[in-house]
Parts: sequence; C-alpha cells; structure tokens
Amino acid sequence: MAAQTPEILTGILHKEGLRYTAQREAVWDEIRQSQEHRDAEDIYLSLRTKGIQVSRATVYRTIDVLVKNKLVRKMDVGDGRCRYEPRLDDNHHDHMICTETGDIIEFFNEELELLQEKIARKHGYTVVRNVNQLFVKPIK
Amino acid sequence: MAAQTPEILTGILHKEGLRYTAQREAVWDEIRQSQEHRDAEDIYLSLRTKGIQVSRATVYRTIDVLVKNKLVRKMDVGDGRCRYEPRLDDNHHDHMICTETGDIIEFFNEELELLQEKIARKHGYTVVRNVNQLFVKPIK
DNA sequence: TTCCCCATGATACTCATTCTCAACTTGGAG
DNA sequence: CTCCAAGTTGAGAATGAGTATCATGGGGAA
Repeated sequence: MAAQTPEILTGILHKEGLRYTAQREAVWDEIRQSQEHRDAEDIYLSLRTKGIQVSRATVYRTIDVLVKNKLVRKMDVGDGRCRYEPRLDDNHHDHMICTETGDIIEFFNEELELLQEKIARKHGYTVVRNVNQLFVKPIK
Repeated sequence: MAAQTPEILTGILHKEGLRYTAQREAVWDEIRQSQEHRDAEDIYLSLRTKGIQVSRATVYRTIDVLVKNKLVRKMDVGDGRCRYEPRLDDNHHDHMICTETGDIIEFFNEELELLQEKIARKHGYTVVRNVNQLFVKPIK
C-alpha cells in the first residue's frame, strides 16, 4: 500500500487538472506520515522545521484538495482550529474527545452507521457524511 | 409553560449573581420567540431592527450565560458561525443538515443515545455531551 | 443622596483561514 | 531549444466570528 501512495497523489492532481509540485507532495507526505489529528499550523511548522520551503497559503490550499479527494479527513473539534488526519486506508470512524485531557479516541461502530442511515431514510434523506463526536470523561 | 419563562431567566441570573437587565431580557426573548437555528449576528440585527438598543458584545455575553444554564443550545455547523436555538422544553435532539438546501432537521432517537453511551463505556468513558450531525441529501 | 459594583457599548484585538497579486515555474507548441 | 500561456507559489493584507478592554452609566443598599 505504501508503494502506491505517490501514484495516488499524482492521479488525483491529474484528475483535478492540477500540477504535481514539490510543495503539494511535501504537504501530503507530512500529513500521511502521522496518524495524529493535527491542525494546519502544526503541519506548516513541521514542514518548515524540516527545512522544506512552503507557505501557509499553500498548506491550506493543498489540504483543501486532499480533503476534497478524500485523502485527508477534516474535523472541526469546535475550538476554532480544524484538525486533519490521513485517510489512506479509508476506514471511516468517529471520534471521542476527552473533556479532561483533550485526547481524541477513534472508534467505529457498524451498528451506529446503520442506525443513522435508517434515521435519515425515515425523513426521506440519505446520509452523505456524518459528524459524530462524543465528548466524554473517564469513568472514575 | 410560557407563563413561567420570565422567572426562569430571573432565577438563573440570580443564581449566577447577575442583574436582570432589559438587554438580557431582550436577548432571551429574541431567541425564545423563534424555533430556528440562528447565528449571533442574526439575533443582534433582529433586535436592532426592532429598535432595541443592545450591542454585539452584550448579545454574545448574554448568550454565553444562557448556554451555560441550558436555556439555549449552541451548535457548531462547521461553517464558521455558531447557531443557537431555545432549549426551554429541554428535549435533547440531534441535527440533520441538508447539503442541498441547508435546511436543518431535528431528530431524536433513543436507540442512538444508548448505543453511544455503550460505545463510550467500552472505552472506559461516559458521555458528557455529543454532537451528531448527519449531512444528508434528499432521496431522488 | 451617596457610593460602589455591575453592566453596557464602542472599539480594539485575536486568530484561523482566505484572498490578492506580483513573481516564478513548467509543460507544451513551434 | 525557446517561448509563452497558464498554473503555482509566497508574503502579506483582508476577513470575520468571537473576545477583551475600559470608560461611562445606572441601580440598589445604607
């Protein structure tokens, strides 16, 4: 799977009619190499620290493309900064956010997904995308 | 229920050690009189249009108090502006957002709530609050 | 009435994100 | 290979929701 990642990006850029540039490659690599939920500034500073020349504007622009093409998942935690995580293996999951430590725990529950689709259909809709965030605290 | 609403606000302000003022009353009335999901600017402009003298700062400050005391529910739709809705009857519900029209449909599903608590417990947590937003589109 | 504290409003500020636009690359035509 | 049109980039300005500041105003208790 790691072998095909370069082609994934080139393919998407081609499909979008965009060029394959060092900056776009760098932003995607940076996000891809971490499984954490990072904000744009974090990604930008990390690239700069590594000596990679890229601007904030380009980071944001590239992330937009990656999100649009489902290479990256964007999540709004509600604190003013969006977080991003790679989405290569495309395993949809939701998030549990600990209100005491800020930890973000991923989870996936098939039953939950099905139930939501069922609810949407009851209203004449179908689910395009869902945001499920459980703000939780540790038991004792 | 409508009869008791004034006392609800005065009670809360008293509990918080705050004074009962015309502005606070006006903001609460404005939110209470609509069942829609409105943003702060909307609420502010509506008050001004009605000739009520109040500032943006006071609208935000008052909303904070109302949210804290569960008279108002705050929801982050992810477009940069938070929406507010009255919460008098305290019936918890989630939201379905139509990606085509922007309509916001409320729903409540007991099964969904229980399932979420079950998931949290499986990870050693208990749910404090949850954000469930289904971005949907009409069938056909 | 006096005094003090809370409340208000105008405005400055914050901060993530987006926009602008001049300078720079690049791929393809010739 | 050279040139050009079109796509990209970066620096900094702009945006916009929400927050902080602080001088002024008003209400209640003694």
